[in-house]
Amino acid sequence: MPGAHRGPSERVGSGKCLAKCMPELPEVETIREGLRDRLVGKRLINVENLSPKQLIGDVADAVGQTVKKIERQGKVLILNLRESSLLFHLKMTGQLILVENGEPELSGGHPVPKFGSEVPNKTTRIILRFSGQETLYFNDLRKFGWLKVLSTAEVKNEPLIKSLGPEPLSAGFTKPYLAERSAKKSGPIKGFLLDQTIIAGIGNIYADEALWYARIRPDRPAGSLNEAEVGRLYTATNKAIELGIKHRGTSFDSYVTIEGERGNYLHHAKAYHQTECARCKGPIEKKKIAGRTAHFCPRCQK
DNA sequence: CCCGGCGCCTGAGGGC
DNA sequence: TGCCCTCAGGCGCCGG
Repeated sequence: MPGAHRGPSERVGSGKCLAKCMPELPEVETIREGLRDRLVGKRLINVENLSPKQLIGDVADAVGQTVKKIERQGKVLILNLRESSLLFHLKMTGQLILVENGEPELSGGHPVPKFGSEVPNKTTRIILRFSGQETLYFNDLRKFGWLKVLSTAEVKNEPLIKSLGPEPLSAGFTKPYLAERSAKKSGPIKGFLLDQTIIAGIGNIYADEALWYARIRPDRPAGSLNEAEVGRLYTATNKAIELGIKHRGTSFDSYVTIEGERGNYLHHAKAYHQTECARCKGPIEKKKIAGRTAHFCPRCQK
């Protein structure tokens, strides 16, 4: 990526807005890899907070410490500093943009650029400056996301982290596990896939994709799946997440890599925000399930 | 315990 | 032109 990270994210927001999307496991993993290559070994110099409700804990504790490791638990990104940890949840519209030689100060009263043009912009909520002239901008239009500062020893007891189930592609995620957890559940299988305490890291996009690959209707009660269907869902879930990581996340509205580039997974999406089924060419149906819009093929998915 | 529904938050887009 | 309504959805919380 030589040179690619030099400028601000002029590519952000350049496309037509199709819909809102959320960073899920593949998107956060892509961000993790990008940050790891440039922030490990750098020291946190200062933090400028423009959105008090989104910063939880005392960030002053972490200032001065060096970045040791960058991890991910489900959709949560964790910067392990020497003693403290910074936990980021991007929720719906969060972005992390890393810029070399970013704006030195925002609080000087200079006008904040419009959304989407460059960083910082009017969605910039928290600015973290590191040694080596690296500046990390936490943008979040809807302010659902957060940055939580904990001592590293406390991370494993953080309620959300503690409650996470196994991730797709991990050793704990197996067919028997899926079968056991889904049995006796009366709620829709779509909601089951979105439950972070059952499987960590799946959001609306990859849930629709996994169910399309598995040829299972999203409104089927989770407990109604037979053994063959559970087996297909297991394989399909891993496949959807694996493809998402391979394509560096979803090309969609607010999600961008740390260089401000869009991922390209959506070019490969089979159900999510599609109009035609890639398998049978029939129309993709939209339906509200478990409080979210599900996209599926009523002909292929039973 | 389990499930559904709401609030948080902002901007885009449609109807009139 | 401009106002009002709906929609987008991860997660915490509340109620049945």
